[in-house]
Amino acid sequence: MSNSTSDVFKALGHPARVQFVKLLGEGEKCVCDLVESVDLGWSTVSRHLSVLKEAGIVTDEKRGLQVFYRLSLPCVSQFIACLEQDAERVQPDCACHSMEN
Amino acid sequence: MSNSTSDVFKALGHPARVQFVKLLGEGEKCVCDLVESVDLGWSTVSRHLSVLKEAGIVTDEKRGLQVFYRLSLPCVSQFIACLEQDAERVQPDCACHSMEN
DNA sequence: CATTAATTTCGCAAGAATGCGAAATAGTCA
DNA sequence: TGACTATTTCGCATTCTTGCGAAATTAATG
Repeated sequence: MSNSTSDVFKALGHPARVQFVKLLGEGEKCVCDLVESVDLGWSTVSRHLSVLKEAGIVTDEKRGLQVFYRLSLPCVSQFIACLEQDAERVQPDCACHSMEN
Repeated sequence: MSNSTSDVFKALGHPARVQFVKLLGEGEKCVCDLVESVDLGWSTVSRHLSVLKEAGIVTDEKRGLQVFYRLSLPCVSQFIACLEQDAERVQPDCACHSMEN
């Protein structure tokens, strides 16, 4: 489990991986759910998930035939929400602008 | 200025760029300050800065001979602080764990 | 135990990112 | 204007990332 700050960012630096983290923000999902949410093959999705796991962003648990993933770094969801609000148009009530000095 | 969420993460996915953002969290810096903080050549630093600018994380302003960079996405600093606290050992008083469901 | 289902690992080809030094730009100052 | 300083842009070689399909792995089930 590498854990430098930039490794966390690097792990999130791909649209599919951000998508997975967003879905996992709603709660645990099996790999099959995540595969469905994105236009990529199973092997590719699996590799993306291992990148997220390596970075300490998610954990996995096997139950029966399926593997379930869940978020292990909840502040990521908050930050993504903030970035998306920022992208839509800078809003002064977004928490992330309140510390503007 | 590309602006998808994963582009912001990708832009932060390099140790030097995280370092720059951390310094810029203290306030505006000229390129010379940033070059000093890292073991890379000027041309390389300049390219890293343009990646951050492209992603909308920093802005630059030329004054005289020097170019000054500053953070334009303040929530990044908060998030980095949270990741670093997390890395040192998970602390229940870190804001980013308070939303653990 | 053989089969099937869900997922991961492997090896490869194509494309992207990194770092460098040299050259180009742009401001300043004599 | 000519020299000088701060910074960016270019071209190149090297390394990393991505996506794929085939093969391997693991659990459940007949």
